[in-house]
Amino acid sequence: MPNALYLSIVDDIKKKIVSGSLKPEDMLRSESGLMKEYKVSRMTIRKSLSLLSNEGYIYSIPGKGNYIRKPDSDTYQFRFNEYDNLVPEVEEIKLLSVKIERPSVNIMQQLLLHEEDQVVRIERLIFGGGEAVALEIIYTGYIPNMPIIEDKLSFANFTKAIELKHSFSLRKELTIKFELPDKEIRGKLNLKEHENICLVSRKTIKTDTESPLTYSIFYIKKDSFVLTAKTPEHDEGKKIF
Amino acid sequence: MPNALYLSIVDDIKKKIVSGSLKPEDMLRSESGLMKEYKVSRMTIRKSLSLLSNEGYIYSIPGKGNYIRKPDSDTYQFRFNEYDNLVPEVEEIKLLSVKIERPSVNIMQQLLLHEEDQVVRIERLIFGGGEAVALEIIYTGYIPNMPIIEDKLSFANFTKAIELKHSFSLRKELTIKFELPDKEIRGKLNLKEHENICLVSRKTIKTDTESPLTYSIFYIKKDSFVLTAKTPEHDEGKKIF
DNA sequence: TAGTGGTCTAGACCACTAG
DNA sequence: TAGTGGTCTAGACCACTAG
Repeated sequence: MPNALYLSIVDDIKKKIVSGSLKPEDMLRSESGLMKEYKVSRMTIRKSLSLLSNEGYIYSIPGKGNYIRKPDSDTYQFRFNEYDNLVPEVEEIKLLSVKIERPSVNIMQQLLLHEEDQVVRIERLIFGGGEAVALEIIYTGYIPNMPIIEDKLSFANFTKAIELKHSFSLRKELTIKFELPDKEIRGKLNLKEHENICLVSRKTIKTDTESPLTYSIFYIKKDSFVLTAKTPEHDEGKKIF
Repeated sequence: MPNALYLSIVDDIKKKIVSGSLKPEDMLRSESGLMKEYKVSRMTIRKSLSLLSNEGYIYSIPGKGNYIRKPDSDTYQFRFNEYDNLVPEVEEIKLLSVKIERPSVNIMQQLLLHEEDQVVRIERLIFGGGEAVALEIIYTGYIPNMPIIEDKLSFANFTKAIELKHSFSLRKELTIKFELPDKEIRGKLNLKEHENICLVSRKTIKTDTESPLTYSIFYIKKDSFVLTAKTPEHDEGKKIF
């Protein structure tokens, strides 16, 4: 089907892997062997092998050969942000407060701050289906004499604005738990006495210095939270970003 | 630092992207331009660009040029299986029952079965920290006169055994929700009356035929469930599998 | 020592884009 | 029509592996 030589070679080798005639840890024929088999130049073979390697099918050991890789089938992917994951759909985000305050012990640890540091604390209520479904609290280090906060708040998505500046040197970490919220949270989301809540915390970290930029906590009503994840298709390996 | 020419070119272009002197949607110099700039052959430039493309930094439009890609910073990765995600650590898995039965409506839909079909239903209790922390129910289509069930059950991980045969043509989907369990589940996990539970359902699907192979439901005590996910490092793009 | 994969060159022809 | 990226060749030298 594909008209590029290297693609038809990739297809042929994939078929052998999927059908099981090549198994994990098996060695492929050598590159010169494959050159003879497919009657193409070395660079064409190497282009095919490079693609198979990128898609996770093979790996190579210099001086020895190319080997079939055992797929890691327990790694899942999903998307998460303020807007796309809640049920029902987000209709409105209401800014409750913006404060500059001393960080709590937890926030100090998360953002690697000292006692004398200050943080910006932004609280927003997220509405969907006519009621409040989530409370979002964003913390970020406060740098005195740099009053950019007001500008940033005009963005619909606050953290996105901060991220834009560092988009290529940023990592985000997410944890998802279920907890019993405290009284204050319960009041803001109209929860019943013993109603559990889904707690998603997110940290953005500058990868070059490993320093945390923002720390956000989402308190999401349990019925509004569904997460769907899937293992990436092999062909999608490179399309993650 | 790297002694390969193409790697030093990759590093140089990455620096320009991370520092911001090349922004998303900007066009790179043409390949012939880069050949002159770095004084290397076209294949070396193309090797560099291929790496940058695999790591998600650039994309190309044939006939036009190579462009900086805007990173998708909302895609997270995590690992999930029976053993690695529970808190405290899994100590024992106890087989409760193996039955062959008519599928419920839900299971029929999930496994794309008909009313006259039968399913194998395996129930296991997962222990950690001295108590039952999760209940796992696995469903898979029953093929009469193919009594491989007993063999499979000798594996510690039942679904892994089924997956092995299809490892290169398999996709898995996971959904995570919080729910109030029914009386039966509550009894098996010693839950209180109104105690919510984390419900993780997993489906394995053959990608070539898009047919479901297994459907599993994990009822996990809420305190035993923590999920940690992170955005992949750009350099890890190809190491997912 | 023979064979392996890794890097790199200098060339060629192609389809496509855009003025 | 000139320029772009995509494919492919035939060669070269290298470090490494394993008998």
